[in-house]
Parts: sequence; C-alpha cells; structure tokens
Amino acid sequence: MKTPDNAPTECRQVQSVLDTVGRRWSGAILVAASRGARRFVDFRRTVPGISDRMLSVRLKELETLGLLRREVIPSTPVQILYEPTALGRELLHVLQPLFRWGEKHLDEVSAATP
Amino acid sequence: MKTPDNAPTECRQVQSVLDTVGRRWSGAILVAASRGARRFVDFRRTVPGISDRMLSVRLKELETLGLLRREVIPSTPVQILYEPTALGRELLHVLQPLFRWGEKHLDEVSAATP
DNA sequence: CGGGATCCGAAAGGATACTG
DNA sequence: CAGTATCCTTTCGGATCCCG
Repeated sequence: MKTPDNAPTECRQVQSVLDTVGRRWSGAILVAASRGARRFVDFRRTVPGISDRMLSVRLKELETLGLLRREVIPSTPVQILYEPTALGRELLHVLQPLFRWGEKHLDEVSAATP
Repeated sequence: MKTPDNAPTECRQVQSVLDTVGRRWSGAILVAASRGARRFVDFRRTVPGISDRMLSVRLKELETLGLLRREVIPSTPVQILYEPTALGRELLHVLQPLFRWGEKHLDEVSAATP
C-alpha cells in the first residue's frame, strides 16, 4: 500500500517527541511533578528506583526543554523547587490517555515480553 | 509537598509504557502502519533514516508485544504483511494527542536542546 | 539538602555485507 | 523482497565518592 506523502514527516515528529520525553525516567519524573513532587527528595521518594545522578540529569534536561521550571528559594538551607511549566502541564495532559492505556493493557504487553 | 501514596505506582506504569513504546523508531513504525504501511519496504520508505536491521528488530518487538500482526502471504515471491492489531490501534489512538502536541511545540523544545 | 565528578560495564544501535 | 550476521562505536545509566 502507498503511504501519504506527509507520513515520513509525521514519523519524524512522533520520533522526536518520544526521543525527548520517552527517555528513561523522564515520564515518571513528569508524573511525579504532576502529583505534587516539588523538591529533589520528593522526586527521589516518588520515582521508584531512580538514582541521584539520573534524577539530577533528567531534571536538568526537563528544565532545558522548558517542561519544568527550577526555582531557588534563598532560605537556610537553600531550597530548590521544580514545577511544571505551562508547556509541561500541557504535555502531561496529552500523556494522560497513554497512562490510562498502560493501566489497562500493560499486563497484556508485558506478558509478551520475555 | 507530599505526594499521594499511589504516585510511585503511577510512575512505574508510565515508565513501563514509555520503556516499551518509547524506544527509538517504535513510535514512528506504529505511525507508519497507521498511515498504510504494510510491507517491509513500505516501512523502510516511510520511516526516515531507519536501517534494515533496526526495522527488523522493532517489527519483531512490536509483533511480540501484540501491537502488530505479521501475516505471511504464500505468493511467489512470498509477501509479508504487518498490520496493527486491535491493541495497536488503541495505542495509536491514545498516541494521537501526543503527536499533535509535538506538531505544535516541537520547535520550542528542540530550540532548547543544544 | 541538592546535587557534581568520575569510572565503568552493559546495552543500544549504526554500517556493512550477505542470503534465500 | 525480507530479512540475518557480524562488527564496532556510541550512549546510557548504575555505583561510588565528594562537595557547599
């Protein structure tokens, strides 16, 4: 069958999106933020199994991507807060259907993975 | 801030979903299938930049996950057709919002990626 | 608390060549 | 056409230690 001429463009786009938000831990971190995680320790507790290093790396990435905003509170000791930007919240919103699909079907697909 | 007790579970789930469908090329291949690609050459043409090897690997993965069905047509030469399963179509459906988000915002985030 | 620096093994994935 | 096989580089990410 012949695919439409714009199909390659669509493929590029989905790939770009998934290459950025589909990396390991990124989605989980965003979800954690949407559920109220704000400080480094919050994320560490909320995202199961993540290491300090990867959390640090991913937080910086998501900040660079404009999905999280990093805020420094000049208290003693200093507090760092992360919260979703408008763009991040929008992304979280469109990710919701994907998560619900996972809840429903993750057992089916993971049963097929060995 | 305190996150809900089920937040870690949610994080696990989103991570599992993204770990399976978020791998390189997987999303693009699914989209190609949704746009009419059926045969190996179709996918090769429709997914820009993919190699034969990765296409082969991913097709097999997606088949194992139950997202694509592989059908052998005993003609000469033999034809192999891939098409989305019901599960695959459902996944594609929930991926749509994500793609549209990418269309709208990919320039913003990629501008921040250097 | 909120990370950064370094090291290192594992895994992913690209290039190329080959096949029935 | 529809892949495999092999090789080889790059990247990922875990462990550990350290810092202000």
